[in-house]
Amino acid sequence: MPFSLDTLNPPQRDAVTYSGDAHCLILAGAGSGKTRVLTHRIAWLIGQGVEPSAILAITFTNKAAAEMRERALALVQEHAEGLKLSTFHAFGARFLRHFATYAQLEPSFTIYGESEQKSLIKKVMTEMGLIGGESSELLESESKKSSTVVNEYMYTIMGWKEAGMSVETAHSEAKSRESQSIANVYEMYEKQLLANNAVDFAGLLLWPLHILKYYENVRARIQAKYRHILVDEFQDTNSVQLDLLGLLCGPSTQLTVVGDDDQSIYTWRGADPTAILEFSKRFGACEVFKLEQNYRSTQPILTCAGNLIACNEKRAEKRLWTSQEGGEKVHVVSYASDWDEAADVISQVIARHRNMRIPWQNIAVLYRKNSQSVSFERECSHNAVPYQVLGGTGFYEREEIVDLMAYLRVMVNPADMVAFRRIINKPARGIGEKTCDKLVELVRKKADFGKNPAEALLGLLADVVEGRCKIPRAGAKLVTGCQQLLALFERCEDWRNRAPRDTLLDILDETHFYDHLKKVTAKKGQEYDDAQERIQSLIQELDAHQAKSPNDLPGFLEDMSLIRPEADETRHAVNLMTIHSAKGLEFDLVYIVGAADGILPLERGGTCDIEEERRLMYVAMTRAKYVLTISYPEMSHEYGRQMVQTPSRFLDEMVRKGEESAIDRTDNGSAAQYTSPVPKLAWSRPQEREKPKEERRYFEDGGESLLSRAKKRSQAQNDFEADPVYEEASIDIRSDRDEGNAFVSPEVANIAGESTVAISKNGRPIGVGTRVQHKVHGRGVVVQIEKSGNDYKAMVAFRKAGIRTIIARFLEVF
DNA sequence: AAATCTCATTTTTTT
DNA sequence: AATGAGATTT
Repeated sequence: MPFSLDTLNPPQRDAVTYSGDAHCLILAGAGSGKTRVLTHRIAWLIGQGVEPSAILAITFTNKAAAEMRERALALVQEHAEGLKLSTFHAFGARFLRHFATYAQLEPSFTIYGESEQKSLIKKVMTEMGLIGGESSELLESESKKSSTVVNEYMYTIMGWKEAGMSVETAHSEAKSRESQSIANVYEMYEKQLLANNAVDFAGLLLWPLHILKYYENVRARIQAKYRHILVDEFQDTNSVQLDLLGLLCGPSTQLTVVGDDDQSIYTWRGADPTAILEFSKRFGACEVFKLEQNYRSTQPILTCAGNLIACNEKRAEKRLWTSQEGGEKVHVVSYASDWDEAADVISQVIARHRNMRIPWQNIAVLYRKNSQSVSFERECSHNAVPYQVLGGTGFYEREEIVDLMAYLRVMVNPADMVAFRRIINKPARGIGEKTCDKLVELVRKKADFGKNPAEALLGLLADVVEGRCKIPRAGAKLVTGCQQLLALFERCEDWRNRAPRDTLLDILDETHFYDHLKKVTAKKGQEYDDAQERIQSLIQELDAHQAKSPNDLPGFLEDMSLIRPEADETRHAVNLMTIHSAKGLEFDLVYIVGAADGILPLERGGTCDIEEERRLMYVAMTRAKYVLTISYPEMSHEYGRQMVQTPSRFLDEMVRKGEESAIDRTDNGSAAQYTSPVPKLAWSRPQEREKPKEERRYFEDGGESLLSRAKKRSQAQNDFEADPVYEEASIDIRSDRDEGNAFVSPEVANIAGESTVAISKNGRPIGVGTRVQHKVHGRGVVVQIEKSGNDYKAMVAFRKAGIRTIIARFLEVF
């Protein structure tokens, strides 16, 4: 056996080596080593002679899949050929590419995300006369905005699909006039999806389910293929996924599922926290293994988290324990406002990073909703703290990126009229809504006539160019526009055999995209350079994919729709994310912010699933290894309005009555006198860090202290193993400690407070530690700033060019 | 069809 | 506060 079972505790070992005929159900508390158990079980199975290709492991996120692959690979070395590891959705996509014809799809189908779904549903509703026209009863009677109605319809339909409801069932169960109308839209929407050769997220699960259900040959093949299916985060599997799992399992397939009902945070997506407890009802006999020893968090953190989750009624009773003793108390801090909260949390982050040498990437700020991130982002950038925001609206929702992706999608899937509508008039080709409808209608006609989608599209464009079709008010502009598109498609015809980046470059060139971009950004008052840079990043993404899988544009598009940018722990940056996206991760330091009633637990429209919110809080708390800080503002800004907040009820629940020993409260609220920006911490001052006793007590971590690990890490950084930019930044920040100041260097403090600020080319403040970009020298970090006449001179350490002095307004902040 | 202006809304969480 | 959809004008 190439790996050892000695590193496992007895229950873990039992679960890993279970060899009976029943299924294997592992109830694994937070931090109890479930990933370790899963990877070891995979390795163990392979060691027992199971073919890797007969193993399918399903995780909740792509990142978890990647991590699992890496760790399993380390255990089994080269014996992993053919091992399948993916999310439900990625599995569905791959399955569907393979069996596309069973769903009347081409293997080149497009995956629609939320925005594409929305525009398709909107289109359908317009065509059905539900919105847009004068006779739209919906709007008249209810006096609603059409966008609101579209949203309502969309969310209902998605909800139905997520619950596995077919069009037929939707029709038969529709009672009210409205749900009948929605069912009609649902039916049309499904037809349109097929016509576009597209599948939405729900479809990635529903189609495979359908195929497995009705085609026995496929089912037999698949069931024979997978002898072992392992499912991670089982508590978050929804009913469609359970059905799918049921069909993937043949009579001789063994299931291994791992989960924790206390960490179920996706009931809003159809998951049922009790499903894991009723596993055997559905899948038959199972052997149950319980992992209750926590290896992650200190005692106070576990105590508080345990007290909190014990308030839930619907749960299997269990208690996590740890052999670790001691540990810093859980901090509970109040602030006068959310802005104060952000400022102080970030200054604490800086202090901890400096004094405890905690690497940035081991620190996380967790919040309930994405909109809470802004104040923390601002504080980070003002204080030169490297950070990354996970989730939220990001890169792939930027207009120019979506547009370019739409071009690529039309190449791959010419039937995708949602993408076609997006690109047809970008850049402006004199084609408006009406003309566009007409064009799409004509393409469809050709397609119905038996032409393949590519022929239909190109044929139509040719018809327009040669005046062979009648389009009302067709002007010369339209003809030139279609000519241009035609030329582009011909030029890119060979996309299958080329690097996707070259296809993209052709698109950029042929459409004069940068000219268009210049106009658009100028109109909207956005930075043209930023947009340009984002396109460069897209090209980099294409190159990265090319290295993994050459000339695979469809694969790239699939990855882009399925994979969200996830936490990159190799980046030396503080992590800002929602609690949901923190699932499965761990950090040395965790700050849970905005712990006010109404935000966490979140309440909307007077409703609130308190047990789910409590589980969410539990998940957040158990992410922390060493220090957990929970804070709330007494007032917060929402939609520009100020809202008075009250502390979260969870703060009381996590402390047993008469027992306050696990927490440490600090009041920085409006009533409190402002004393010190940082609550008294044992090691907040450098001198005090010299007490070895205290240090050891808090840093003990399986023989290797956090401190020594941190030292090693910063050693590694000095060797330029990682991004040198961050390294330079942190060296610099450390150096100003000698100036006797607490946490913020004078220059940076100046930026935060005063109006005399060095301003970059893109209008952002520059301080010591700011990461900047220069046209000639590339990226670097500001190490010093001084005034020179009306300008500021910045000394910048560039990655390649070394230290140079540059006038601040020629630098860009990135 | 394109440009400009006004006003209303906003997601809670993710594949 | 910021963004986007609708109405209005050119």
